Amino acid sequence: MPELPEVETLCRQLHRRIAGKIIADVESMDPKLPNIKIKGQKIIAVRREGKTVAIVLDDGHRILIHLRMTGRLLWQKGRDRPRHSRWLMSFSEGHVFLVDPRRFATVKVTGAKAINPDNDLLNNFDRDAFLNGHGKSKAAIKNILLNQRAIAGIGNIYASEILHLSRISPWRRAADINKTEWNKIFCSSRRILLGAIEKRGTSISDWRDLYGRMGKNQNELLAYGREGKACVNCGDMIIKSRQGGRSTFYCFRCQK
DNA sequence: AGAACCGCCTGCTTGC
DNA sequence: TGCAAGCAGGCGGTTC
Repeated sequence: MPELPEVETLCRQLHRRIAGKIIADVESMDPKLPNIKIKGQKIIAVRREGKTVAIVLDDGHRILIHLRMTGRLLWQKGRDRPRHSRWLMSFSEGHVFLVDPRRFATVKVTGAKAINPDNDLLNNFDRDAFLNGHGKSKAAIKNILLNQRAIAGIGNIYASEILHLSRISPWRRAADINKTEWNKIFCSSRRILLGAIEKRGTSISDWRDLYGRMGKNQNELLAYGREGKACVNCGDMIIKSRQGGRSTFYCFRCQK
């Protein structure tokens, strides 16, 4: 699933590809997605906002694309529609297809006012505000990491990886985590996310970059998807269990 | 406040 | 082989 590193990868590729270009056409192939009447607008920039792709136009509007579970953006020179194409933005040089088998992805246009969230770990993260808001919460740390209003960009795969690297149990209450451990979580988060960006994301099933290539971070995972395999820290077995309706992977022995 | 569940969706895997 | 059930889960919503 596209989380922060995957969306960051896409935004960087998309920015290089379409910034400064003029939109020739926009088309929706799915009644769930809006038919946007935007033509002749110039793309100023493509930026990531949490897990959202924000395409900034020269009139100040932004097109916000959220890929949810199985959404992908694909650049093609030709207009032949890939299977499961749901939405399309065309340029004289080629086309950006939104491909999404499960149709969870969303597209919307918002006004000029850009949101500048202070909860994105890689952009202006306000650690004090985060700890004031969530540091005393009784919720499990994994659920806090997955809460996009608390901290933007982390999804199920990287939450497991971050807690494994931090050696903190996903079941620990936020309120029971001390300052040293919070530091460990913040450091691990940056390390995991930046490392995954370098590898152009984690291609476990659906994820592909703008050019249809797999990422390489699936080879780096130490917790997610490794149930029954040995923990690289202590040799004990990685456990898979259910937390908040999703699977959680962790080491019972070394994640405290 | 927080946990648990649902609906949105479709493709893939599993079990009989 | 075939078909149905189960599973995957981000996010917004409701309920307990």
